[in-house]
Amino acid sequence: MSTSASASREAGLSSRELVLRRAIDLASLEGLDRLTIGRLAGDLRLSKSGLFALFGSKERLQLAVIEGARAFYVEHIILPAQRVPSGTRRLLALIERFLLNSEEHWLPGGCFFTPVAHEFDSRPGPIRDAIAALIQEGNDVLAQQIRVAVAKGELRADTDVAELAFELQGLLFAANLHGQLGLPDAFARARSLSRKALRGHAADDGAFARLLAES
Amino acid sequence: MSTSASASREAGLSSRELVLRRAIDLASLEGLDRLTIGRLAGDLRLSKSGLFALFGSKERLQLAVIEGARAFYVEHIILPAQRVPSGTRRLLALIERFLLNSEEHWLPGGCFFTPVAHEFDSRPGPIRDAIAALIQEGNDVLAQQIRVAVAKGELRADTDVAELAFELQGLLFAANLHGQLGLPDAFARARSLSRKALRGHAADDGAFARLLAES
DNA sequence: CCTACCGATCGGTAGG
DNA sequence: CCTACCGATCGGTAGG
Repeated sequence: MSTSASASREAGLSSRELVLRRAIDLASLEGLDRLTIGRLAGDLRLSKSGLFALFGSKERLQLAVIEGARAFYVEHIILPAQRVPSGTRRLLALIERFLLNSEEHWLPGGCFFTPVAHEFDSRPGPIRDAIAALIQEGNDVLAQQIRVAVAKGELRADTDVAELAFELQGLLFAANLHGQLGLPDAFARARSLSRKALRGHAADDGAFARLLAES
Repeated sequence: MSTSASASREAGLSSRELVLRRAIDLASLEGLDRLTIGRLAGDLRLSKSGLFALFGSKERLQLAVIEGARAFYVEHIILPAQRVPSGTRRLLALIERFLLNSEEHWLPGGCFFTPVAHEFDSRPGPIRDAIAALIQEGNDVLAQQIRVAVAKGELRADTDVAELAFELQGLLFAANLHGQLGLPDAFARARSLSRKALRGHAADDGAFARLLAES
């Protein structure tokens, strides 16, 4: 199988999409700084200046990579979870897909956003802003389903939605980091703890146990 | 006040200590990659080659910075917490100091280890190994006090020590990241959730509430 | 999309 | 500790 630019273009990908795909892989492994135009060009056997012209600047390439990674998360995590009934079950589906994405390296470096968030968290500018918005968006996705679970009577009405979302996201962060560093039981612990955290807010423990059992 | 190398050396710091201090500050803000010998030399008004000779290689500088940051954590977080009775109270003191370190930027970039862990988690070598050992060490420090709290009868005997330590570290990670990105209530949520997590394992809820009230 | 090039900066070395 | 330098690589430009 050829992996040349022209062969892949024949498969229906524009040059820009093709480059972006490789750039997302590289950035997930080594971060947005070490993603350089020269390395990317070498990988794809394009000239540096040709690749440069596709994006206009390094920063625009980085922003395109962030947007591309967001699209990957929507496609592989958010949308599949929409097929599960909203509320607790969808929450569990979202968490499970986030964890599988890290555990199975759906992108070669594992979770995309946590590392790049840290990479740019002290550097003001459009990249930091874009990443902060996406971390917030990830939190909002969890919070929304917590809210639904409360409305459906699965979780208690006095549940602190924002706090529980923060707690769940913290478990995902810890699983990412421990897993990526090869520390033991990272994903199993995040699975166990996220279920316990939700069950701690269950409106009816018996009904909730049945909900957990089917997920 | 002069901040020149010679003036600070007169205050009792060796060149190496002086350079290391500045290197830790820089690395906490921008990571171990962007810590370059040239920038560090420019900041300290030393020649690049002079600074290079102090450490022998970029990687040895990076490893020295990691060891220096570890010493900072021991001095400012671990040792002060030793003055608090062991078990739950010391656990709370450790968590509070970890959070204050991030919230108040005791190092200019906030928490040192989480960002550099992500920076190197896909790059095998001595730096990744050193950082993984320190993340594990941080986890062990929490686990040890959980174990003591169980032994003292503050926490239930069936407490899963490793799992609870993982949960608490996840809250610290989430507080670091949210706080650094300017998202709201990061540290307040980590404080609230870490207390709730511990209380969920309390052997005697009334006695535990009094323990929390005094911390 | 390309070749050829720019100034800046990188880690590191020679020689003192 | 220094000056002076090395080859490699960076983001970006000129000109086509």
